[in-house]
Amino acid sequence: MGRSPCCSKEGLNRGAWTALEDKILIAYIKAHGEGKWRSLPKRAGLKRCGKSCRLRWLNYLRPDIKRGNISEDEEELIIRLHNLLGNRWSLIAGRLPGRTDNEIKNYWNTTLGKKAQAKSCLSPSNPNQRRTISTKPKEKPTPVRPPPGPLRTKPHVIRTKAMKCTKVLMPPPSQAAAAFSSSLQNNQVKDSMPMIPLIHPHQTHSVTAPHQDNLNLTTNTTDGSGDFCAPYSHHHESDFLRDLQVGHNLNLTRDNNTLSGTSDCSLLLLDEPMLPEELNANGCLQQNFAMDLGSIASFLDTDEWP
DNA sequence: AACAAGACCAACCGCGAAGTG
DNA sequence: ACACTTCGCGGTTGGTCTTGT
Repeated sequence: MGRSPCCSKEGLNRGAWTALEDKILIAYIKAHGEGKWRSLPKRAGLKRCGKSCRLRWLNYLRPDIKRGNISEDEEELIIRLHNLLGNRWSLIAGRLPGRTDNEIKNYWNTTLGKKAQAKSCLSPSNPNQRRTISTKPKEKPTPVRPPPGPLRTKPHVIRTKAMKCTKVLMPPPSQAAAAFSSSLQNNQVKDSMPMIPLIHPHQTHSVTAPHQDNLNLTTNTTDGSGDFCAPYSHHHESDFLRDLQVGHNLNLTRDNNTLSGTSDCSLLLLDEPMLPEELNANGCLQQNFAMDLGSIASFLDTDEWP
């Protein structure tokens, strides 16, 4: 596993990106798509290393980037997710559509880390205190710049594995259903694929074993529509959805590049945030997933998480 | 108005994992 | 199995902006 140098430093621009460079990069990616970062600058005519191009695109130029202040809901969610995941910024960012890992990391390092630390100092043993996030407007924290190095707070960390599915191995439907449900019941999935059931406050949920060929993941929600959200590359979700539809009590379709579904249970697997268009164009997702930060936050309050 | 200190955040760096031949 | 490439992640840096004196 040798590491090749990122790029030869000679003749490459560094530092802040110019508007022209941005324009070139956007135009190139629009025309050719993302990827092949190493050769991209050469092909696009940019005097930047591929890494720099990738970072610029992901953190700043992507069309689905949400800019502006982080809302209180988002802030609360970041804190909770950080408690669970630690400094897994990309995973945290994956639950905050439109936000980048870099942005969240910066926000944590400049604001939330101090808040969280102050809070834990106040009452480290009172679990209920976690629920009371300050609703005051952003106060100026005490002028103490955190020293470089690892964060001093030691949250309860689940070491999950960030993964991107590039290949999907699907056993026949009945096996898939059984295996998946079994994994759910045994919590085997959690280690590699953190699942976030999207539930509403005060709703309990459960997973039932499949019967015959039916993937029957149900939740005891009041309206009978329970939802799970687990990481799954949306590039391959069509494969996944196709397999689910075969012989299962699911009716999920991908229509006009948007997801729609009616079923006992909508199963949405992501390891990347869905594009806002995908979310907005879908009623089910709007209802159950779209920025339902409250639901995720509620779930994080339950005892379902380890 | 001038300066210093602190805050913010885009960008860089190095590492490890995954992918490929 | 191995060597190499590519990608993605988390930590860190440094330039710019803001605020206080």
